[in-house]
Amino acid sequence: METASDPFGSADRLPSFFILLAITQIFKGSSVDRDNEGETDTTVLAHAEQQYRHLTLKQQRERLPVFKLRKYSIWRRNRRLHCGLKLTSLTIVGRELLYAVATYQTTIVIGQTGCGKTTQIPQYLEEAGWAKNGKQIACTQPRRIAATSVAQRVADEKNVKLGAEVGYIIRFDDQTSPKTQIKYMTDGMLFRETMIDPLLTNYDVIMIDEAHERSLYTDILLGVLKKIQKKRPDLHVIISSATLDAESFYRFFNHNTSKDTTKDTATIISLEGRMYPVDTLYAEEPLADYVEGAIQTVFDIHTKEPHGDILVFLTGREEIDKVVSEIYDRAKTLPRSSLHIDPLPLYAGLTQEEQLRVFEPTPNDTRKVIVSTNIAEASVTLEGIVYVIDCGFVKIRAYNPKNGMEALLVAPISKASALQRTGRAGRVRPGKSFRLYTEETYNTLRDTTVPEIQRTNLAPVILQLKALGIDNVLRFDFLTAPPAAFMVRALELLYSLKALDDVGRLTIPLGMQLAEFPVDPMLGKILLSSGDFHCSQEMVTIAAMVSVQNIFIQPSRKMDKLAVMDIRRQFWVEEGDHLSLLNVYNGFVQRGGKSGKWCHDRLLNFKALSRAIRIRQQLVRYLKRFKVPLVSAMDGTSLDQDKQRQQASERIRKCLVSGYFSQAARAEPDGSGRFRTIRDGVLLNIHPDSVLFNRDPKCVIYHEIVETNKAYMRDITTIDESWLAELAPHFYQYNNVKKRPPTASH
DNA sequence: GAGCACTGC
Repeated sequence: METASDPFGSADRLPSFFILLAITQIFKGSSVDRDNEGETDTTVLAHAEQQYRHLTLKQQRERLPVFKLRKYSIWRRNRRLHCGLKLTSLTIVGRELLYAVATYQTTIVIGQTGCGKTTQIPQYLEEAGWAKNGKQIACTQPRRIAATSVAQRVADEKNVKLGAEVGYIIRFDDQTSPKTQIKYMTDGMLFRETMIDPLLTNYDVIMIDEAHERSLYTDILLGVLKKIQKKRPDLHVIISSATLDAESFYRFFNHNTSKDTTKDTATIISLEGRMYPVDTLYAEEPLADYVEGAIQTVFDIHTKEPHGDILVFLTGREEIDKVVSEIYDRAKTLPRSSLHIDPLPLYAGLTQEEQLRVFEPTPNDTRKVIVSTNIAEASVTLEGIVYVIDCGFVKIRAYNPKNGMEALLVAPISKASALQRTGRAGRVRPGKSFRLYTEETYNTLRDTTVPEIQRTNLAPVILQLKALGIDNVLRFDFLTAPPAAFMVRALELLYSLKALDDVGRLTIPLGMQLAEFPVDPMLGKILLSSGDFHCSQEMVTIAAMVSVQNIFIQPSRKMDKLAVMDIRRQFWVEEGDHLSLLNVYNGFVQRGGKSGKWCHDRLLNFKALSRAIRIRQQLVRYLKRFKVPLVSAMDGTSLDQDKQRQQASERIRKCLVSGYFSQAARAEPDGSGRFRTIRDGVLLNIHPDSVLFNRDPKCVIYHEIVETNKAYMRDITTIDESWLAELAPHFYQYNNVKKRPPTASH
């Protein structure tokens, strides 16, 4: 709890986040702490909120907690932070942000969502004289939407045109110019820049925002930046983080090994968050069924609590659809006089129109209930939420290096996640958070979520690090190193793709080209050999299509299943999903005229297909640069139509085998419809969404695995098993003899 | 007879 007085305390500073246990029907608790009872008067608060909205941008800016930091040169902190981590020894005394950035190579800024660090810190730096003489201030974000929207906001605040002094750059959208001083960008984009300019000489300050999320590219950038700092003492790094992770960032970036803290190269600064208090309530006993628990809690709140929208966190589409329709049905039994209830689903697989519904204002007599996946935890910010219901679970990707499979598993959330979810109730006024698990269970949760780098296929990362000249990836300075087994598996795969040589060095040009290519190495390999297979036009389309998610729209429950199948079937090809995707794309571009209506009628996602077009264009540019001839499998033969199609199909499928050879599976002889991977003998099933579901192919290659109840192959194509020996003899024929992975270093 | 959380180049 925050108890220390600070020099910035003022009337508009809101009480910090605190936890209250209270009693309701299924929830137990005891009141532990509460400052500021009067704040709960909702009418007063609504009024205050109204006033805040009418402030000018400048006034709003000056009210942000981070602004006050600027006016005081002395800032002393020596207290427990609200998450219980004691930072006394690390807390700097008497330094302000600008001084810290100028003095230390790395400054770690702790600040809650809404404290203004993302929008304000780059502006202060620029105003203080950074980003002069053609240098820039970079600020990275894990998501594109954040990079673009924050840049727009800052341009507005500075009253400049977006793309002039303030800009952003994300894939396919560069809004910067030679004038740009403050540049917001995705973390992946900055990492890409290190391949062109390894010392990132364009920048004098780099701020890694939302570092606590530990996205894959944020983690890699941290290691790379630490390396760059050794060669560029003039480069200043700011890491913005939540409280829990601050100490690990500090240890990572502080190169001072002596006890003399004046020699520290890193420091921590913490900022106040602008957050209303949220009462947290736990389930009294473990729930047998959190889906049912969520529904009941929604109606408990609806009948007993004052007005305010509800946000429910569940793990996936199936649960969400169920809860939404149950709420809808049961709402009919509410008395006529009561508040209406409007349940809305929210997950990434929805079309944009469906997603936008959650932002529509509700009438005064209606309570909105948004039932969401984790997308609402950090990616989407919802206004007006007063109640949060948290099931305590999340679907998370896990990588199994034994068989190279990425699985999607339902796992308990971390304490940091629980806090973040709870915080979603305190953005507009004091709220309540209902945790559908006991306090004892909460205490067993891990502090933070496992970083992405420790649960992902590392092949692309290793390739890119090697392209940066970091040959010895096993000894790369990771903030948290991925397990060695993940590294070994990735090195093995890269070796089999011939991206690495016998001693683990990047091959030229193949390995280097694969590192540059913005696709998975296996797919990159396919594209680079597609000229030889005489099908590069088709393959670049297929690559673009498998790179885009949610091409197919899930029909609503009301739609007739047979009708859905009829719509889907018009694109189907018996050879499998890759060729079917090619059909969808060609249909969209040629017959569909790239229109939204055409997509809608065929249950296709217009936005996804439009993105596929852009990705295809980008991949074509790479192929031209790599001197891969752009040819169509249908070109230049005088065969009749049928034979020509047959030949094209074979060319494309063989080309797929040239990269996906390690992901081949053979049908079990028992007629069960199950498969075993040829290399590891892992049992697999055909995904029900696949064209090949119930078609009994003998041998297939697949793009990826999703493991839910069973392990399913997705994006599957039939092949002739003899092609494996023909196209990947090094992997299959000699596999048992020559099974050594390359050494990691030279 | 059964189903993908989220994000990035």
